[in-house]
Amino acid sequence: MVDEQDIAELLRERGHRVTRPRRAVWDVLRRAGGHLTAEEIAERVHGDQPGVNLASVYRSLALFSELSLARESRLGDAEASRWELAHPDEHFHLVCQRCGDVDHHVGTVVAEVREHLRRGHGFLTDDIELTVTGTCADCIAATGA
Amino acid sequence: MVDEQDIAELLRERGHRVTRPRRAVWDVLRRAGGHLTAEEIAERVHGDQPGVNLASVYRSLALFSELSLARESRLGDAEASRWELAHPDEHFHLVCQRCGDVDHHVGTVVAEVREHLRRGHGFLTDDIELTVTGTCADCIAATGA
DNA sequence: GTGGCTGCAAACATTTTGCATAACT
DNA sequence: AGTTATGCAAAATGTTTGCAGCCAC
Repeated sequence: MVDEQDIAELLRERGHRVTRPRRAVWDVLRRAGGHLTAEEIAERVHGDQPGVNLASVYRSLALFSELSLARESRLGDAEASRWELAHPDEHFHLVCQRCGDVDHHVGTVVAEVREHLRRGHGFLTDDIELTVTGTCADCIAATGA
Repeated sequence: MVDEQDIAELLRERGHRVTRPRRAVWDVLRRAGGHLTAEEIAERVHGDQPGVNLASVYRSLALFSELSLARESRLGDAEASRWELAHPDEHFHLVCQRCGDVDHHVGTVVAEVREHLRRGHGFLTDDIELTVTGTCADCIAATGA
């Protein structure tokens, strides 16, 4: 994970300005650890910085995404996109339909798919989006089945 | 794949009426083999049935989805959802960024993930959405890299 | 000082909904 | 005949954009 104070540097390095909205959005993403909609991010940003507009949140997220600092995903049947900081290791999302919990699952699966496609099919993978919907162990235990 | 004349039966069996929009949407999905947006479906439906409204296309798709006859997916970065008939075997989508082609990849990967999650984590998978973006073999050959 | 970035409001694209009418069963 | 589904138009939702002014450099 990219460290806190790096954001200013990361932006400047690539010729982008370090602004209030960008810093605030970055902060929220770091604190939350992921899976927020743009609207949720805006809400939290407003705790510190009430003046920041939703459009700027979207623009910050788009920039972070372009710089590979954040990642957008469409979890399950959800209406809005959700955002998280770019994770160095490949992972996928486990969405529990019962409790709504979204888990990060880190493992070899994603890497295996990538390898399989390259070797077996000559397909050069750029990005893998894997979202699994179902019922988590806790909820199965709770409802007894 | 579900057979053509079945749609009337499938609907009636479950207490739904067999209507012009539903038949037309079903027909388009069958003929296309998948990956159409609601708008594209509406366009093609209009070839045969100009009177069918876009809202009815959406309502038909929602019904088919509920009956597990069709599946919605958000491919890659795309704006609109795309639809295809429910496929009996588990597959995932390979989207080429270069030529835009969307390939169905049938294999054991999806089943393996399901098994892995059940055994290793007690997670009962309901649905797996796997979308891989990258460059296909043809495009690599064409551009020489 | 200058150009990139912001806030605001308005536009956009996709999908959903209320309601009177049409049409399946 | 009864009631489900439709067409139409309008609303809702999520996201993007044009533009005048502001602020990081």
